[in-house]
Amino acid sequence: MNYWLLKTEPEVFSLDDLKAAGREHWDGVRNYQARNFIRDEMKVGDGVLIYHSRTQPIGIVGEARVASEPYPDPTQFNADEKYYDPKSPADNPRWFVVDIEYVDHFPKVLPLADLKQTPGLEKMVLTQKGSRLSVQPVRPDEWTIVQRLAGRADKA
DNA sequence: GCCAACGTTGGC
DNA sequence: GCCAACGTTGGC
Repeated sequence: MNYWLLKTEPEVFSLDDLKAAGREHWDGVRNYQARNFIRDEMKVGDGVLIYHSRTQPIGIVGEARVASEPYPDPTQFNADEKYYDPKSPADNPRWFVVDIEYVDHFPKVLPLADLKQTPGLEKMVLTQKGSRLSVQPVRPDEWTIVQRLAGRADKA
């Protein structure tokens, strides 16, 4: 079992939106490194941290889990979609999604500024300067620290 | 809203 | 295949 962190702008799609939907495909990833994690490594049941960017405060807001095998991102084939990619062949799709299932909100947001100060998270992709990766692997020890910070000893 | 960091595109 | 120009991300 692997752990991941997914970034989203809550103005576009928030953890509240995921809660309301229960389950949703995580579309619009248009970065090859992120694509490779989704397509090649994500498995049903993997743990997911949801991170809100470009808001106040920015930080990890809760938890979800991977709920499907990877499959081609339907938005890449639709010319009406923001994420339409005319260069993606239907017989060899360029972009992939997985379904993400809501688990819960953390009791409080874990702000990025705090995570950067937390011992053990120095190597976390999220805390690296200039890291824009929207789909990030999280190490098990980092997952444990984050759960503990969130006040959830049961999951840590 | 600014702009540094980063990724992608395309002319050559 | 280099790299300048351009576009995007996302903290601040």
